[in-house]
Amino acid sequence: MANSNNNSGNPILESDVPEVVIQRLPLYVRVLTQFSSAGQEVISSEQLGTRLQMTPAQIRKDLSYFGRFGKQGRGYDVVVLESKLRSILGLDRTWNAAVIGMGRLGRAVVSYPGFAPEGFIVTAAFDASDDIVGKTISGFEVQSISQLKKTVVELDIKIGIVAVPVDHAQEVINDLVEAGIKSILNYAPLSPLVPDGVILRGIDPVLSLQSMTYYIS
Amino acid sequence: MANSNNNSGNPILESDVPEVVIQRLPLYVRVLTQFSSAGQEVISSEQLGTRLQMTPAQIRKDLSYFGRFGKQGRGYDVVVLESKLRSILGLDRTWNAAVIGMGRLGRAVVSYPGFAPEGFIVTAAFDASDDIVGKTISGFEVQSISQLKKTVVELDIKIGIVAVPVDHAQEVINDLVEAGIKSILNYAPLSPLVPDGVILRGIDPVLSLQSMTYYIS
DNA sequence: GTTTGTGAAGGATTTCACAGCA
DNA sequence: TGCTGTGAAATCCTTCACAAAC
Repeated sequence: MANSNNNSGNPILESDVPEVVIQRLPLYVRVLTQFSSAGQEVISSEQLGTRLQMTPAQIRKDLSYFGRFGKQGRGYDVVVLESKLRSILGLDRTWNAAVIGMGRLGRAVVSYPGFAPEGFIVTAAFDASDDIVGKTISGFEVQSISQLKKTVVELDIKIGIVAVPVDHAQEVINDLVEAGIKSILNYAPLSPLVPDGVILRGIDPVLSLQSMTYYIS
Repeated sequence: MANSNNNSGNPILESDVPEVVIQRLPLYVRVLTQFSSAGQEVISSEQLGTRLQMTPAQIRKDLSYFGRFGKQGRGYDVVVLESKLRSILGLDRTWNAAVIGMGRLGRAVVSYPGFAPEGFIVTAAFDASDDIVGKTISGFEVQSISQLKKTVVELDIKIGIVAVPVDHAQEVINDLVEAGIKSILNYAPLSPLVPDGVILRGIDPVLSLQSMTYYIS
């Protein structure tokens, strides 16, 4: 079973494209954007490989799962390839997200300026505590978790971002699943159980550090 | 980026233990801690597998790279196994870390309460801006990046945490490498180039989201 | 009876190497 | 000539299945 860098094992879903390949696609998009804004029009798998410290063959093979985007003897058109990859990943539209947990971390997440430019729009904020529900934080009126299902439907929310303390995280994730959410980004330091068909990614700096120390001890 | 999370690709290092295995070890440590504080004394690979949604065989194989920690017919002693794994990972000591970049993100990182209990001690804070250097933030007197090498040696800093804007990140990472740092946790949204022998992990929630949307589009 | 540890088998992913095209 | 796209080979990782241990 697959495990992202950080953590978060997660279930196999549809399609015959390996999960690892899907996870590399956003990297390609990112460097293509860089090259594009540096004015470069064409790029080879060799150049991409150098930039990402991976083999050109792997890049070509990855891309070949989705089509034939290059021209022999020349390489890939930077703008075209970026646009194709964005479309494959579903990044040619915006996605609404709800943040659950309005403590220190949740506040940082709702005010993080990196999501919106990439098309991820935080649309609602939730918390369990009566002290916070109803207050306005970073422009969001904080809602009770009991409102989750209703709001998810009304605002067409597709992504749940979990920023609650670890001892409530599994419960909140259950609520998200119950509300019909299929994609969850989890900041709490645990490996939650999710049913098949729900995609879970974890953000856990401690886990990353804990595997690095193996190599330096 | 492999990560990590979602992400963070990174170079092959010493040892014959697969990198993926090393990355799972912290997960085992984490659930063992949970079971231990729930009072459970013995655990089977079956139970661990259920908890982490992976096969018992994989857990046994992973552990077998490092020794024979279980007892047939019984399972693993929770406390003993946790302690062995911590020792293997180098988690039976503390590690000093420097945070570079004292903007919004860097401030959140230095005041994040999740590092110290796991033995990761933020010991110094750096920034490039003259407006901030010399000021005290969260108890740290912010130092100039020109002080990096000196401070890394003086305070025995082994880990660099990069929280600078993306357009300075590669430069700062070069400085860290130059200062002798071998482990870098990168919060900036790019895939930096690092020489062999330097371990890099990336924390990038956007990258995680961008690979999730593939499955929901 | 239960569960580990592990060779061997099976599957998945990466790399090779080259035909084919611009 | 230069570089892609891709079967085939090589490598890496996971799962199987069972002997050994408790």
